[in-house]
Amino acid sequence: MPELPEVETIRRDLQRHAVGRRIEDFIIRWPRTFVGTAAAAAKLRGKEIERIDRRGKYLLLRLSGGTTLSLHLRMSGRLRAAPAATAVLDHERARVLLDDGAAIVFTDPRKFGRIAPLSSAAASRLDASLGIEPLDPGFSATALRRSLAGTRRAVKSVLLDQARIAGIGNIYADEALHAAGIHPAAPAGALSEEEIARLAAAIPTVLSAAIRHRGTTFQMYRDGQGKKGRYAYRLMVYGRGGLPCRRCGTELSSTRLGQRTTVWCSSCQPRSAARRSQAPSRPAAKAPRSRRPGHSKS
DNA sequence: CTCTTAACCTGGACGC
DNA sequence: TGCGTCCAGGTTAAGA
Repeated sequence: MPELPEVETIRRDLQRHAVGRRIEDFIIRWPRTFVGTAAAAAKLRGKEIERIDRRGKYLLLRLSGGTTLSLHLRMSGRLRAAPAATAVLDHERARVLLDDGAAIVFTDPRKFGRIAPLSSAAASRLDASLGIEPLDPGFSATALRRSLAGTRRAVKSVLLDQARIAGIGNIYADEALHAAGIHPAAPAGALSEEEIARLAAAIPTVLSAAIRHRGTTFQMYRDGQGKKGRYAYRLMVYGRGGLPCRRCGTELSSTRLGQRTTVWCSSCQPRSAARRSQAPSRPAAKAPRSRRPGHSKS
């Protein structure tokens, strides 16, 4: 459920409570949540949380001694700060006790979320497996073009591909494409320079606005304080299939694209109008599939 | 390479 | 109220 803006909101919330604190104990309530042995979990004790980073949808606790504790919330995970004495919460899967009497509690009804201790080498591999960060200074139309190049897959599916661009999920993929006026099924590698430029502008704009509103709460998501995000009120398309477009009034279309519900405005996001000027350039019988830099899988 | 399906899981919404 | 069905913000493995 949580995408980049939600994870970033949680990161900022936890940062205040946890950075500089030492881990007194790490309690696992649901074994599969923790990727590693009990001994590996025990080794977390005594380590200091030096920094909390985010990479895509991963939260990365940088611990003293070079270990990184990675947390991924998947669909229903929540992280929140609470007094260590707080009774076990519903669906609680893990809890980190800090040396100041506070705790970070991980709850996750669907049990998809994962917490894993990573060596610095493993952390590097994780980093390398993810695509560009849409809110980093290095993000640009040029960088986005590189990320979308070399594939005819639907642009929305490519936006969801964490190895190409990190942090975007189903909500913000639809929102960004609407903001950019691009049809979700448009082949990613065939977007015009103008479309790329619009998308490169729309993505950070949408994500930043969502962060300002502390994320989108549809059902499950809560921030690091246990509160709902307010961006749901500002969504233009996600969850609004059949309702009028907030920009032009046209009834929003909804379909399944790559197994994901996809909502768009047929008027603001025309299927092909914006691509007419591109040279037809037939599918190149056997174009050498040169791998784009930055997508290395490991 | 790309697409599809199934898994992993539970809870909420909705129809009857 | 209760039951069945479908859906969900994510990711990965396997098969066509």
